[in-house]
Amino acid sequence: MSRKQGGTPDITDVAKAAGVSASTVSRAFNHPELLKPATRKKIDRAVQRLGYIRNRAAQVMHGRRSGTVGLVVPTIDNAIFAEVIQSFSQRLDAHGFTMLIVSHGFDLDREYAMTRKLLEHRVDGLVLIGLEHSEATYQLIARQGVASMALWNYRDGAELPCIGVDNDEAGRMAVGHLLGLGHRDIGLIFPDPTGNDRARGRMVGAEAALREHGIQVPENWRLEAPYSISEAKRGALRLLGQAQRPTAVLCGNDIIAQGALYAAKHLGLGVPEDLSVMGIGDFKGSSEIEPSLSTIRIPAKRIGTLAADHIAAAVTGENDGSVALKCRLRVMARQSTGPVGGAG
Amino acid sequence: MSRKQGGTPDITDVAKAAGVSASTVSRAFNHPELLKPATRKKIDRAVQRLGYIRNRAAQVMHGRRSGTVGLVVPTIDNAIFAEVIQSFSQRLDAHGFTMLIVSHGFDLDREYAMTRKLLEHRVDGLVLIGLEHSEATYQLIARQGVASMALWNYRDGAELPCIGVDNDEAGRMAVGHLLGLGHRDIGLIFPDPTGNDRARGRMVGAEAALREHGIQVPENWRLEAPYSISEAKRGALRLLGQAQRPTAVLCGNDIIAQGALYAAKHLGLGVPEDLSVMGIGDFKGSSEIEPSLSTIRIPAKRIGTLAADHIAAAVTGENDGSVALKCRLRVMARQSTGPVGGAG
DNA sequence: AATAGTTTTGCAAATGTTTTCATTTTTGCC
DNA sequence: GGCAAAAATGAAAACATTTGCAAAACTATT
Repeated sequence: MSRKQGGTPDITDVAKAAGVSASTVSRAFNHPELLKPATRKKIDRAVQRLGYIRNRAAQVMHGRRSGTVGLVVPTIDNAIFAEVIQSFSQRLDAHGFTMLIVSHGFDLDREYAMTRKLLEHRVDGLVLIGLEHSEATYQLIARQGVASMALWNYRDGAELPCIGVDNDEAGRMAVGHLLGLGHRDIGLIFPDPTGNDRARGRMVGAEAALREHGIQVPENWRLEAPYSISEAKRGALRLLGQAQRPTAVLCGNDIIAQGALYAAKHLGLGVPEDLSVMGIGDFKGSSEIEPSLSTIRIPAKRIGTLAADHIAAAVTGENDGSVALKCRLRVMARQSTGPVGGAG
Repeated sequence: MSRKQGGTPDITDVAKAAGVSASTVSRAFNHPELLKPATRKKIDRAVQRLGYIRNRAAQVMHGRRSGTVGLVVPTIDNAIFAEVIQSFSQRLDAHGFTMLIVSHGFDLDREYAMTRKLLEHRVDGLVLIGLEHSEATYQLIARQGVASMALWNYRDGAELPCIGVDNDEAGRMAVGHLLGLGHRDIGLIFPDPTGNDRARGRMVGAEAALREHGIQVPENWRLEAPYSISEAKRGALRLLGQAQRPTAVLCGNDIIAQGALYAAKHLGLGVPEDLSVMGIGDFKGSSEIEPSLSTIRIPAKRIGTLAADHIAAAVTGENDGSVALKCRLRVMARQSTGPVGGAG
């Protein structure tokens, strides 16, 4: 009760209570094997009695790690990143780190601000979604010298270590699946690609594949829709409500595809007889929805787990921080796509 | 280049570069109005040139706030908390705080460990989901004296300040809706209530309402399913596949209801003619799904926003930290429920 | 029982920032 | 141009912890 009364007890309070010095208490936490068992027990009891909780901030000041890894995502709001965030966080925790998460709503300037904020907190590692970031963000990371990496995207010669998939390939695979079923009249529903290299990559890949097969997508079969079931549904209702409609729609991700599926249902269109719907991502629930959604599987859980392993190792110096891992994509042919012209 | 070479520049490096003292640099950040404009500019330039980023840890050591608020959730994995997390985080950010998030997978012991971890990081505020926590967790919070609150649940005389809904009432309202449509044969699909007072409250409320109307739910119309579309669907397939099946099922939340909806579809049951499906929560997408899901609306966005406002004010001392706000629930009667015996 | 070696503990410095108080510089006014 | 008042800046202490080094307390050996 010397200087401190109400405040949280600190290490010297514990020391006093245990009748030892602060150094010894510190050692009890960091190098318990150096202490006499009796002393350790005394300290343990004092810690218990006072409800002492170590102060990470003070540890950080001594060049210790903060034990946090920052994750910068566009949004937490929907299924897109839920799985990867969860698996990343869980595995990170197993490595003894805590996740600091910030979202920027697909705005690269806000992303920069958020990243700065994380650095103020002296995160030990920094993980971003995708490889498209502002020049300022890239400089910030490089300069600060913090262990960092990109998630979700893979690209040859990427500016950051990355673990993810090739979105161009995803777009191509999706188109390939539809072409294989005989579709030639294909609609495209994608989000605004600004600041979203995942979406852009998929769209570029899809368009390239279509072009290579001599397929033109008329302007009124193209739709821009955000990653929102309701808005995608609304847009798809318009697209599919036209006199001339495609036999298949390819969607930027499964959220949009879900909206398209609902729109088709709402219009009384049979899926896949009257319309095939193709997603990209294979989010939670995509295999359970009726009809189950054909899509390109992105192994979110695996990506999250691998990324956590990698960044943890990079922080602790167990690896040099470089990585470029391309996860395999898979066509998940389910019920929402079928041969053109229906089953017959 | 004096002592530091590679490392991140600190405030004295900036001071040296700008030809002023460290105190002045500190003031440039915290009380810029005290500085001569010329000095401020010199410092700004030095900061820019060196890429200096303030060290929160050092500020925390000075009794400053950490600028972080910890959020402890059961899971980030699915739609349940996605909306509340996002709105909370966003509003928190507007107040200048960063969210530290941890998940525990509905395990109250892990919740304790996670909470401790957050306290080591000296979060300024602590927000938990629900009001059921281990004794140890409650003691920890009380003892540490950190601003804290519960989200999602409201209860009279709760142990923590809370902003949320009355789950008992939600269960009652859901039953009321089904009863109002003439249903008497009602199935129940709820998750394991252990460590999950949201689910328990809803179930208790629902059962009470049923009992009050003299309705018995046979054992084979009760099902326990986790918050997972796939598992709920699988379970519902069994429940609805029985020779004798209910005319309506009430689900613990919209995720489960979504699974039930898919199961009905899969079995060729018309919704709502052959079966009414009722959810609780009104998650994203519930109004777009076909048929759109009847449910009890929990205003997730509002709860998240209000909670962020409250905890920010509690931290900054603008309020005394106490609050007990019960958000209104609303029956969202949509297409998945209809009068018993179909439209006729 | 003394000594050499080993184990255990304490002291003090260092970490990066903020803030109080003191000092220096500037400004306004005669 | 000198003086008082005001404005701007600097020096030093404080925050909670860790760690290298030194001192103290044991152990084992003679």
